[in-house]
Amino acid sequence: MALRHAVLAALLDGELSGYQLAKAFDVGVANFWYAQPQQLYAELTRLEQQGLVAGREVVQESRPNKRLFHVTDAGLAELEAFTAASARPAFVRDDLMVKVQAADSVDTATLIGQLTERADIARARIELFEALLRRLRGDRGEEDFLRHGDRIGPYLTCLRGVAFEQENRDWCLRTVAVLEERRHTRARN
Amino acid sequence: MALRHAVLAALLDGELSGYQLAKAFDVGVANFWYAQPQQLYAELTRLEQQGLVAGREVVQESRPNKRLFHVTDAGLAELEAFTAASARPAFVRDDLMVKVQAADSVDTATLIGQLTERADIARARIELFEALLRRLRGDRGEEDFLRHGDRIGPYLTCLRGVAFEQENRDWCLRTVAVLEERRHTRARN
DNA sequence: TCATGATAGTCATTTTTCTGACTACTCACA
DNA sequence: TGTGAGTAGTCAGAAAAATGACTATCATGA
Repeated sequence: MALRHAVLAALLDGELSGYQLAKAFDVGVANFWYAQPQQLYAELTRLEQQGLVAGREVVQESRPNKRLFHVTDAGLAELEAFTAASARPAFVRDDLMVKVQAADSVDTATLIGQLTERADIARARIELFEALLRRLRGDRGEEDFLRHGDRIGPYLTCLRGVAFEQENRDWCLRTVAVLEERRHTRARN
Repeated sequence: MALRHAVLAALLDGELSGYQLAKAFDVGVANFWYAQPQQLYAELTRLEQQGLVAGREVVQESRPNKRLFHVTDAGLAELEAFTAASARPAFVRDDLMVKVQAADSVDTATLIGQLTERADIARARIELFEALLRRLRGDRGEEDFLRHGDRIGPYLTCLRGVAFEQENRDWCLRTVAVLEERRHTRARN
């Protein structure tokens, strides 16, 4: 049960509706989880039943009403317990990795296309995350913010998001370069 | 269906038994997938039924018999189709990220412990992967190997494994440093 | 006025992944 | 002589994640 805790952690930033939460998770909350809207609505329902989050109806004009959720004390306790428990190892699960593993037996042209596309996506996400970082730290410098800010959790995970995407981009480009060189070399023979 | 293709890609390296495959996946095949033995045996059975892999019984003395599997032509075609299809976005799914996201609301001592432990694991994995890289490229230099080697898929994914774990380790250490500094600062107030 | 897109959400089902509990044989070591 | 570790694999079932198909309302522009 992991999405569960990801939702709790995300809700620490303040009240969110299922829809807003879905937006955040769709981008991948600073790359730390990813989920479909339906999963989030379902999870929120479960969390509410168990008293780990509480929702309140907000009546809106000019758009559908919504329910804003916040983490309860029981929810905080749950997060605390989760943090104390041992974490399972991190892993990247990336279709592209599987494809590259098979690169020697498979058409490289499409692979190169996908790697290039992925590099572009990574670039876009880096910018997104960096904008988020700037917003989070406000007018303070990073060091100052990390020392004295009062909500650094999202900042730290976002830092990792940036690092991950940079690595992602660099690896894609490097791999493209290698595959391309080999294509030319083979074409000549 | 993703484990499926990860298994196919892993079997390209040569015939493997379910048990050997499990060994590889337990480490996380160069970090590109991770799975339990039972999952792999199940997946191999399915793949065999569908004719994507074929197994042959190897009678052994002094230890139980085993079945070695290899990818069939149909399996190669399947991998080809998979490569052509669009990949879903990569994501890191890491309990530790969730915990750090909640760092402001949660006991930091245990968190620091876990981050430190994770950094050690990352260090160990880096060494493992680097040894694997050396083994794969033999006595050639990296550039030379990537240009002219005939099985570079695993090498490329392994490169990513190293980069990922380095980033992992650095982020853990950085986060520990930040959290520790804040503990001291707060203790003084 | 009609279509599109954003907001806000639900229901049901399938697919995929993970876990626990087993069987069996051999070797080495105490 | 039996206990643990390594090799090799199976079965059943639970938990988690993903998908497809829906319902509404409002605003905006063509």
